[in-house]
Amino acid sequence: MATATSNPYLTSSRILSGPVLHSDRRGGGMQPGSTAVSSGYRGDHSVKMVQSDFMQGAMVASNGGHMLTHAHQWVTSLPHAAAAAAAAAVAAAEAGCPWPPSTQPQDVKRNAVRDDLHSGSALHHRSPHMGPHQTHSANWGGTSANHISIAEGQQQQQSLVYSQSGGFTVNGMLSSHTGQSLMHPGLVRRESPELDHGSHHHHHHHHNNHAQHHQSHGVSHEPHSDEDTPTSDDLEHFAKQFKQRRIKLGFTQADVGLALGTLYGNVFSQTTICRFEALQLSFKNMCKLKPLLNKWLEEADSTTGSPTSIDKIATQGRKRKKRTSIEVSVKGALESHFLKCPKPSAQEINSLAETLQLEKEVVRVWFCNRRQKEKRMTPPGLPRTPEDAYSQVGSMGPDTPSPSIDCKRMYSDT
DNA sequence: ATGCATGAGGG
DNA sequence: CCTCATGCATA
Repeated sequence: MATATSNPYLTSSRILSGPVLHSDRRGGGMQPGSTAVSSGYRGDHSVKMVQSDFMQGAMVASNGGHMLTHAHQWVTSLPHAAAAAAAAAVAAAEAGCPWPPSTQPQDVKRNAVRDDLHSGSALHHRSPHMGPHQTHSANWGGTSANHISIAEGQQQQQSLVYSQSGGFTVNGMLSSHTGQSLMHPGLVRRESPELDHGSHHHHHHHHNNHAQHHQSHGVSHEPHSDEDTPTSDDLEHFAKQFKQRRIKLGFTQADVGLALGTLYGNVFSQTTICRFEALQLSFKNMCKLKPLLNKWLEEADSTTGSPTSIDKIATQGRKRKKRTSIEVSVKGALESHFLKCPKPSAQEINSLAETLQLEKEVVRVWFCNRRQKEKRMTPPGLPRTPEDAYSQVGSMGPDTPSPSIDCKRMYSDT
């Protein structure tokens, strides 16, 4: 049916984004110099699988309730940010607990084995197909295999399709593997990898994380660094190395995402690569991507030349809702509520929406995203640099603030 | 680098 | 509706 014209949202706006003024590369990747907050290693994170502790109590929603009469800003919303004046409250509310899958049922099976993520439904065939042997540049996974018992009794495992198509190079061009020293003229390398090559392994140790004490059995200590479920430390290390190499090779995150597409058939956006490097994905997700990125790394550094054919897939004509810009004060309010109740009922969401003058959907999504954030590996707001880690005031301790007391219905409003 | 959004999959 | 994986658009 010709529902083509029935766009859920603004129809006469920009179906295909005409004025693309951001088509240059800069947007795609990270700027070679502004990567300050990049390394998101959790400097101290003495996380101890908090999950039901609570620590809030000082946060007050002291936001002025300026309710502007926003008409629905479905598509017409302008990020008018300025009215907010106060909104101070939830500044450090981001403490978030790292990952031990909180809210998990008491699955105290930790340690027995590398409890995988089988949530019940079988369908995930692990070990995609990394080559019989890959050059793991470092030997990780030796120390502690204490990775959280991510035995989520939850659900789904999303699609795990890797379409292997060996034969491509990083750029996706089918090279005969004979003379790969060809430089693509159109290739745009914004960086010259003229830095020290190769020898820069300064793998410093990494402290453990997750309490999840794992009492070993004594001998089985599989350091498997290429298969099986990696440990969180593995991932952390890998991500770090990955980023370094990537930068040295002069690739942007976007490039990598694209390359993965040509390599495996799965394209990824700059966002995903970025999040991977910053360990801002769920543990499971990290595990899934690691093999892919690892493979890319191999390809990348083996391919001395490095033409990047930019194959850009045209964005389909899916209309997306304009991103709602939530004012700071409002965000603060949401944060506060989140601390009280991470999972508000539909009713509560409604109330909140009204109070905050937001679409109910927006509020709902906000909570969903907030919850997701809570589950990431690297909790947001970590000291980007080790130095700062000790410059913090005594606000942070060996404990992590953990939201989730017990939420119950509150005011019922229709 | 991130905030808000979309969608698949499962209840 | 939720969780999860992902990404467009932004700050």
